[in-house]
Amino acid sequence: MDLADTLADTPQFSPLYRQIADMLTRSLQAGEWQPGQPIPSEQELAVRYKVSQGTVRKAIDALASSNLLVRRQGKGTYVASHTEATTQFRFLRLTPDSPEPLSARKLAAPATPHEPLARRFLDCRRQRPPAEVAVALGLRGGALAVQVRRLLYFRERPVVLDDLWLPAALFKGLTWERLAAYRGPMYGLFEAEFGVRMIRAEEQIRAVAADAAVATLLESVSGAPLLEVSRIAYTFGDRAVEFRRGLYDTRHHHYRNTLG
Amino acid sequence: MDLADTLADTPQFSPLYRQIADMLTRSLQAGEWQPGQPIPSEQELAVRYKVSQGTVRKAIDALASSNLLVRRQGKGTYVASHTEATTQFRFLRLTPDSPEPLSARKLAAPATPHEPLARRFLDCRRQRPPAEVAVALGLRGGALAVQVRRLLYFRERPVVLDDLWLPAALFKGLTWERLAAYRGPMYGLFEAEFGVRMIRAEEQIRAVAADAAVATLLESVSGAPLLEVSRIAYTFGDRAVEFRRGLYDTRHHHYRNTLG
DNA sequence: GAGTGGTCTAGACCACTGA
DNA sequence: CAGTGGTCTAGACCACTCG
Repeated sequence: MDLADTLADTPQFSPLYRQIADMLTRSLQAGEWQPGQPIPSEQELAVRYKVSQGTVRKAIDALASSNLLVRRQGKGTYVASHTEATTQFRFLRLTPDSPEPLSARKLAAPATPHEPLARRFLDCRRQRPPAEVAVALGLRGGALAVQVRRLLYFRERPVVLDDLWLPAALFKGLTWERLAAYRGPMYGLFEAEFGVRMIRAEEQIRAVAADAAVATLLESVSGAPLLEVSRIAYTFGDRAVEFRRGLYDTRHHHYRNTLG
Repeated sequence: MDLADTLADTPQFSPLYRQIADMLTRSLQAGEWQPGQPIPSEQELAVRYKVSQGTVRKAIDALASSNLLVRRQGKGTYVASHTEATTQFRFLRLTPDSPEPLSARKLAAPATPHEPLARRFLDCRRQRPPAEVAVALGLRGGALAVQVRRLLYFRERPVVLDDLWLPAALFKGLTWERLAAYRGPMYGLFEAEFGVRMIRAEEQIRAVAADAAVATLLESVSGAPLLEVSRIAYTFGDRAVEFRRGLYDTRHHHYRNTLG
């Protein structure tokens, strides 16, 4: 084994379609095509990049399966957007319990698992983040963060208490008023007004006991078991841009997950 | 709109590669190729089904992405198996907390998230299942189920208490002794000795308080918050073959999930 | 009917594995 | 080296959408 081998244990072979996919990703990141808008047709892109349509196709397949693009047969390929109904609950896995037992609802309409949730914003302020948050977001020195706290309601009852932190540098002008005024999911606001697109997220889930303050906000009792969901959300280039800690009241809701 | 339209709101167009994928699935279900063994090469299958290699390829792609097959470049395509190290933790999402904060472990070795877990089986008995379980498993009349209870240990401490139910008709001869004697994951045993392959599962997660009996088993205290993970696991044809309720002690572990 | 994505083919060549 | 999966091409045709 020589030096070259040692340096190159990451294989540097990259197929054409991967390179095309990377170029498309850069165009998306640069905003060449906007969320909700169509990108050029496969044929056009094949000409632009001087490859066959099949290769462009495979590149688009890759981006579509990471939810960056959405294909619509007969119409075109569109830039994915958090403001669309279909993408609504991609990042919120809490679902109301069905009156029926665990299975048996196979034939029920799985289309809209929720009715729209009401929200109430408690705080929105800039401050120095705790060390854990600074590390998670890669904030150095005294870089500020925006802290947002909010409640989510289902049928007039509080179910989720979220406490989230964003790099202040990326969210200049984010205020309580703008949060409260926006209709639709928060990630839609981030995408539309700050150009920050959440691509994927990692969650860690545990059970904790409600303290007095939390119990009051969730209309529960001190010591009640809650789901604690810690999330780091990433944008292009695996850059962490949100740290979030959610407390879920699971007396009438559950977190759903599919193991493939 | 005529009658044909009314009956056929499910589009009945099925591309060739889908039909091939379905035939391959039936062969897998019938045991024509065994877990861990290679299936015929793409070229052979193309000849057998009288289609091009590209079409076989697309069919295999579909099955590989649902974890039924595993591709190995230069070697062949293999039937996925629960007895292999790579598939080990596909269905167990509980991970020990890392000493570092939530992120920052990006560069750490993500290969083996766990050391092997010790197990202790508490029960294995046949009996009439509770209504909820019977519904979930589609058991009719007085059909029996096998109930298994077990503890999972990490570093000598109990962390998971599982209570699971299986259709007795599919697991004839499953005994405490066989469970205790088997090395490796339980789904490996089910696959190897009963021909039951778990393909996918749905989980519902909530936070609950430990009762006295559970607290004793998990070496915790009554009222301590625990993660309750309810699972229904499915085999070929979306047939439910396992109902499981797990209680996880998350004082030093967490359930991890990726949102894509 | 024109334009889009979706399928299928046939053939060439590349990257990887193991004897 | 032969055999496998992985990539790429060029071209034909199909299914879907919309004006």
